[in-house]
Amino acid sequence: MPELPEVETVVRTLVPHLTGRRIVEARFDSRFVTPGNRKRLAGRLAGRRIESIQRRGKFIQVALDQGVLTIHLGMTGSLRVAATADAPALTSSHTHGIFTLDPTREPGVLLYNDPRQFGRIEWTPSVSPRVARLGPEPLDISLEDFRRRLKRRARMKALLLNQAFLAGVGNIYADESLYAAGIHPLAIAARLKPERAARLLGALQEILRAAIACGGSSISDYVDAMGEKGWFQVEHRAYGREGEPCKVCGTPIKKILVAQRGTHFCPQCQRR
DNA sequence: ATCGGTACCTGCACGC
DNA sequence: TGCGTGCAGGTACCGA
Repeated sequence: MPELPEVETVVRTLVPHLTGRRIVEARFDSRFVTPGNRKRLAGRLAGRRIESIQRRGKFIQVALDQGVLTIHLGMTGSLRVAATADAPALTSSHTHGIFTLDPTREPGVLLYNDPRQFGRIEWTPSVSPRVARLGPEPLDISLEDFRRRLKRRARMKALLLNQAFLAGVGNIYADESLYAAGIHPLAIAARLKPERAARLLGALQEILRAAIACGGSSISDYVDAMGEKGWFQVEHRAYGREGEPCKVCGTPIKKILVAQRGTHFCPQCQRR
């Protein structure tokens, strides 16, 4: 589900409802999503005031009056606000976190759902080390810095997925930006010509901005904190289009495996 | 230091 | 209809 545009959308829809609210109680029931002592985590959160919420890469950072709550949605995590915790449509065996908010106003709860349990919820005294080791934000990085960071032997697709290279790009937007820039996913990063690197960064930024404007891509079940789907999936030109004609040249989109991830590209427009 | 492969977990689509 | 297989927006960790 969630790459940079989806996480950004979730954060934007959470901000007006959660900023300034107090967490009365927190409950967790997955040993995967909340590794370590779940009860202690819940204890850390009880009574805390939410100062601000921001995205960094694919992470959601909730600044509290004491410490930081860091949430990663993994593949299938979702955060939803609801009036009460017994909203039957929003809770299931996959509801692994329930945050009860101060009863002064609605929404009364924040629910964390995650079928595959690849997501993570943690509390740290300050910025999480997992966030600290992220690379720059793709929407902020300068072309000069981007080019410097490309001086590596890795294949372009794998490098775009590397969160220490750039934070927030995932499988969809890696494929879409390489397609838009006409770069083969197996191209070696350090061998990219300067003008092609510029084209890639431009394409990546344009696509990420457009996707945020669309509320992200809803591939199967992604929704924002209000339950709204995104619609950028209708703009996908490579991802999920195996066998369908390239919108530019008509050649069937090909799917290969790169870094163990399904990788979609046009063999005509993206030559090695 | 970098890179690629594997593991983690559940649900679903597909082929037989 | 039922069952096995492979695949899915993610990251961490291991060994080369």
